[in-house]
Amino acid sequence: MAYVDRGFNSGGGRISPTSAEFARAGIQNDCTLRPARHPQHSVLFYEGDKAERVYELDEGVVMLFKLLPDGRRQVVEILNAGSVFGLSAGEVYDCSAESLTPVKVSTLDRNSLETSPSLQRHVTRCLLSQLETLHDHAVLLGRKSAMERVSTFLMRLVPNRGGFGCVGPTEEAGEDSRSVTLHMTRQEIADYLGLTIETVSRVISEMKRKGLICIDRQDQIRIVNICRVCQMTGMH
Amino acid sequence: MAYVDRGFNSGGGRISPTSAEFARAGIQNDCTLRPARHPQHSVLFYEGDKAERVYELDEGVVMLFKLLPDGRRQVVEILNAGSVFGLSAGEVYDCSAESLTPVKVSTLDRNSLETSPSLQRHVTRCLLSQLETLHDHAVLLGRKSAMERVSTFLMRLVPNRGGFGCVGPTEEAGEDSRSVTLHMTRQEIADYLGLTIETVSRVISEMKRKGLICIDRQDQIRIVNICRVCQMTGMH
DNA sequence: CGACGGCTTGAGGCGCTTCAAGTGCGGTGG
DNA sequence: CCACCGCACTTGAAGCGCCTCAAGCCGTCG
Repeated sequence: MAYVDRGFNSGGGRISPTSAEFARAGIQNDCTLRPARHPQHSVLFYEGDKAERVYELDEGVVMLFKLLPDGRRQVVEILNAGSVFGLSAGEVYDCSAESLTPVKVSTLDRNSLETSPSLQRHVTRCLLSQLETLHDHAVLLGRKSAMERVSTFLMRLVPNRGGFGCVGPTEEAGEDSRSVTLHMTRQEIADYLGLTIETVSRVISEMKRKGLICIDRQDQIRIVNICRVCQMTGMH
Repeated sequence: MAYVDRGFNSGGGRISPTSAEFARAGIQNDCTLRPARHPQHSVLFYEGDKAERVYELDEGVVMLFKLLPDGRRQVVEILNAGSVFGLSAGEVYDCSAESLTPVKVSTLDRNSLETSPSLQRHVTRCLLSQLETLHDHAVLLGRKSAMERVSTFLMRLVPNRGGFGCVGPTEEAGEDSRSVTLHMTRQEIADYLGLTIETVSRVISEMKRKGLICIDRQDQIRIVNICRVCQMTGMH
């Protein structure tokens, strides 16, 4: 489990007009704003680092994780574009952040956060959505079986399905299928779902055997029948 | 698992000068603020209810929980005085709230939240602290053994110990012990820690047998040697 | 081609759950 | 005052699901 060095200081260019919410909030102060790109598997910060900067993810996927001293890892959040992270209640980051894909992030000095009410609102909205996701994830980690965890994980990657606003199988006669990209290794999925890599692999194999999914590529899964997978999440 | 009816409409009195942060924030609008008391085991709202009001806990302890359709329950948060809850990213509450002790809560209309910047800051601070707690809890649920979970739970009830700012055993020669009140049944603890009631009971019995704790009353545990219990949390 | 890394598969073991009694304690009533 | 009841908790025995350890497989790259 060797993690890549933080690939920082890469291209501290000027803000692009279409990029961050940070920009939309009207904060364009030279020293506080630095949109930057980082390759896959860059560590943006480590748990315990001084929490001086706040991040907004403009493009790509980032995971937040925590380590126990004996090496056990728990991935606590998977963040998509639009998420704000790196905000801490204390002086230091409470978890580490690593990019799962190439990413584009904007950062902001922690102190300048409080200057903009519209930015405050945006941050609050992000935090609330993260809170709900973490509540759901607590249910997954505390109460679901391995099969339910993997099914829930896969359903999370299908937009507009599985939640309250589930649109159901599309009207079109025919299959209710969809291909999703994981952006994560089996080990990362295991550490997110509170399982071992072997269990994740076994469950995925079983779903394949049952005809619920097809493995197009290692990190590209075709869900053959979305409704059937959704039924296995424990939420129906 | 029968849950008590929501004992609402009890005493919608006027605000007391020493009570909520909501008040300190300068929001004293008659229709938006209603400090109220509720007995132990009152359900303040249910998952799925329209999220019209935001709560602040002035006194007592509240738990937030979610249920799966087959009855499995996960307690997702335990909240102490000062916490804000009932804020939702969507239209409805994402979990249910029940008092573990008699409580005093202030409520605020959801819409009036955005009017006060100082209140915004207070809410953000609360959300951040809840986020960190949920991160820690994800590690507990995903990666810790039963013994580690119970030890972590007990240490959470000891102020100033176990965290970064742990003061260590007090200088005073003698025992490093402390009595804590759980405010929860074994079933509630189990549903919080992602275990069964039997496992929680067995682990507590084993800790008692090892001389780590004494059971004063059912919900009152004396931690005989705090450092030794802390050592079992998996975080050292 | 061979080496490497990520993934899969198998066999066995352990930790927690399940199911089923048993215990202890506070409250009620004879 | 004590017998009885109910409820929460404890304890035991058996089973199962996931973990551990160990090979084996497969695609990629030098």
